[in-house]
Amino acid sequence: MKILIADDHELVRDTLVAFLDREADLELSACESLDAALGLIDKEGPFDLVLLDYSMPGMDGLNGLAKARETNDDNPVAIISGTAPRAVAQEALDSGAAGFLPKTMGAKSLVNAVRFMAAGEVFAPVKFMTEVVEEEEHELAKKLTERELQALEGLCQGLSNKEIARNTDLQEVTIKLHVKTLCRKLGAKNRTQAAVIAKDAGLF
Amino acid sequence: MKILIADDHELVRDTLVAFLDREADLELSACESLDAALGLIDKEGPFDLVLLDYSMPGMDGLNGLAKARETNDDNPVAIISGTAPRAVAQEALDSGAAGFLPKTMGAKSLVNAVRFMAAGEVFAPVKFMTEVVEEEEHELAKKLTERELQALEGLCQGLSNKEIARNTDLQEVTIKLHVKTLCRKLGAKNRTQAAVIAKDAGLF
DNA sequence: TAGGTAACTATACTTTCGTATAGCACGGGT
DNA sequence: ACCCGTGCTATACGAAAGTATAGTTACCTA
Repeated sequence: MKILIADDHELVRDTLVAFLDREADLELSACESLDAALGLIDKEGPFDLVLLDYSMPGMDGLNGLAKARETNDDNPVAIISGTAPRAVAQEALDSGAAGFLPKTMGAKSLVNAVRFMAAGEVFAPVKFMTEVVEEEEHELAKKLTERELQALEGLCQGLSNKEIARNTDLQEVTIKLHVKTLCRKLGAKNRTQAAVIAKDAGLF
Repeated sequence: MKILIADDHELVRDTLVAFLDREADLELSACESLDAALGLIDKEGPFDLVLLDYSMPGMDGLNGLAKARETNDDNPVAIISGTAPRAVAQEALDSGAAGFLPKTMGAKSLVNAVRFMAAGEVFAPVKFMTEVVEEEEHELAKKLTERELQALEGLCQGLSNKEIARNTDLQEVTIKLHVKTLCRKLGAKNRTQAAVIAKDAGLF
């Protein structure tokens, strides 16, 4: 069974290959970027499964997924990531990924997941997907009200108060209020710092 | 030789352990957080080398490094990270880390580095440390002038134009100009979006 | 039922941001 | 010598952000 692993972290890539290589029937290839992956797929024929790191040169979000699927004759292509927000997992599956593997999953599960996906099934770790609700609320979010979260999301997109107001069907002044209280709760002195803090916390 | 690996990404941790375990003289332990690491160090005596993931529950930047060093009787403790900015590497070494291992390094080098550090030497990958100058300039930074980068750094700290002006000994209007051109180059429509884009690109 | 909290709106004001236009200094390139 | 790009400063104005105060609803709890 031919597997291709593409990850720009050589350490992760090497150990991953070494680990999976102990399975007798798995034939492994590896590379460090999307372009290299596309080249390998072209040269060494379609793979039974391709694992793409989400944050890797050339990926450009999930655009790389589509390219890889196309090049690989629509054979299974999965996304693997250690930092991607939970929403990305769902988005990846919706975009036709054969699965989403968080780096927080166990290595034993990995072998099963790989066989599962290579067989054409779609794999998603239930634990990771269901933790969304609670985990997303954790971090900083639990300190904010729903409205303040909506405002914060707007801030992270660089929207003006007026634009956020339109999106939420509220008045601009109300958004100003939410932004103000939200900044106080986050310890930010203005909207820009609030957006950066939210980003650092992994929200949005 | 007793080695402890602490990383919250189970997949990375498992494969790393499996890889190093092939070395006959290495006795490996692993856990998923700083607290767990401190507990293991207490319970199973000092380790010859402790590897701490930089972004792991309880780490709090480099504060976790000091705690681990203290608990481990000042035996070697190294930082391992896939995403930490280059400046962190230097800071870690200055804070008494036995080394800094980027996840972009090869797995073969890892074995050597581990033995090196366990022997009391300080390890830092030259390639990674010297790439700083060029790699930091890559990404988006290469499109910006030095002044614009200074302004962008201020934005990411949530500073006002006036504050950035003070820090750089320039006039506020000049900062406004830089912010404006910087936003245009980044495709941002305001300072907040520019800061978020910079954050997403891994700058600062 | 009273009190507290969150949400929303309103008015009014100051500060900051964003934009435009213009001028000056400096260094590289023709 | 000249032009041109870059960086810096200046003035000015409209837009947006941030602050303050006040009042209304609604829901939850004591």
